[in-house]
Amino acid sequence: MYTLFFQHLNSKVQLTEEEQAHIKTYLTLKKIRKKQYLLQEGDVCKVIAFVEKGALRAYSVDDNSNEHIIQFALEGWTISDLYSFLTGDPATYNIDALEDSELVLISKSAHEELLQTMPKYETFTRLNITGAYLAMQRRLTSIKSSTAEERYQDFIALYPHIAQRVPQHMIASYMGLTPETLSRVRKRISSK
Amino acid sequence: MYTLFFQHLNSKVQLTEEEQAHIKTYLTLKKIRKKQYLLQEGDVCKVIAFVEKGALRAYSVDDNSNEHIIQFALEGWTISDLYSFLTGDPATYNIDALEDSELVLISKSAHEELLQTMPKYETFTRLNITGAYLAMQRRLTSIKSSTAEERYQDFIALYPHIAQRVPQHMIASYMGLTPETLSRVRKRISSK
DNA sequence: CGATTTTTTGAATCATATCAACGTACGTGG
DNA sequence: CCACGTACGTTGATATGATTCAAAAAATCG
Repeated sequence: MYTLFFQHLNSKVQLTEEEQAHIKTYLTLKKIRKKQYLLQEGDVCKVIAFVEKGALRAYSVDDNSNEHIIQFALEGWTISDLYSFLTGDPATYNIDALEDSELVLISKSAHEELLQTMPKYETFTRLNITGAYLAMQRRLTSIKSSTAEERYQDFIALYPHIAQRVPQHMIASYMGLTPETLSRVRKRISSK
Repeated sequence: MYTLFFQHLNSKVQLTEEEQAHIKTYLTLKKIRKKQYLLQEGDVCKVIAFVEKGALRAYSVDDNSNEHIIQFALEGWTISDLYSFLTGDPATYNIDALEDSELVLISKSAHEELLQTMPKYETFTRLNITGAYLAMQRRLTSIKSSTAEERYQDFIALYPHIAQRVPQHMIASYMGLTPETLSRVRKRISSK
């Protein structure tokens, strides 16, 4: 029902009722069950998905078939393989649902048309990607300058809701650790 | 003299002579000598700098006073502490010149005014930040799914010009390795 | 040229990965 | 609703790759 989506949109660029109704014509809703794929590696990513409800993850699989979680997306977050979406190249990421979820989808043609016809949508897009950039920069910095223990504590502090809803081995994958190591890190922390 | 800057700008959004002249009134030129700071941690980042000539780096210093290089910027690249620039909070990065350099500077007020009055400038900004986001995502993925050896080879392949102009220990810092480790990695590679 | 910075090499140490086993929780079909 | 099977988390022993500290060699700068 788009409510979270428009809440998010309005918090960044003030929209009239008409503008919202207009944008709505470009959007589609999708429900997706736990464990279902929204995107599989090799396919072209056709949509940007905004999470109204539920939880998803994006991950890549390396040559040794280890999964590496790139991103989690809970309510209010956006998820996509942006490179594939923008270029039309095959996706290098998989995206699947960690819980039954409801998504607001923006197709490529919708995205492009909104960008070209609605300045506020471009502003919204710019602010979104800027936020994503800054978040990723923080993540990169923390990977390089902190120990696993500090990083885990930072993660818990920054994303307590994720830690509660997502299995521990996925958090390990997100942080670039093995499940065994994260288990030991947690043990060390709790014994303090 | 802005030539590279406008080349870059024009390659993303087509501008008329008048539009270019208009934008030019918002820009300033700055020459900066090797080893000079453009920004020091703790100060507020007042500008976005586009590199016309030369080379700079952004880095943070952790609790053990180890430097971590966040980004290099050669000709045609943009460098800033974007978080500090956008929020006005004190910078967490230092930026200094690795060579004598020439920069095109965009102040915060110029940036904001251009964003609000010139849709093409907003488009340019959006495309820039999107590119930066995708580049950083690639970097993050490679950190997590490749060995030091592969990562170094990828770096050399992707940025041969940087490898030629920047001391090896800084590349180590950028890649999150100690200088000793990078030296050994190179030795292993060359003995193949 | 001398002084400083950068790179290389060696040896010891440390953090994390790997492999393997076990206990626990969970949800799914009977 | 119980029982079984699968997924998840923990623990231990060992291996591996990177760091650290120290020192020497090589390159660069003034």
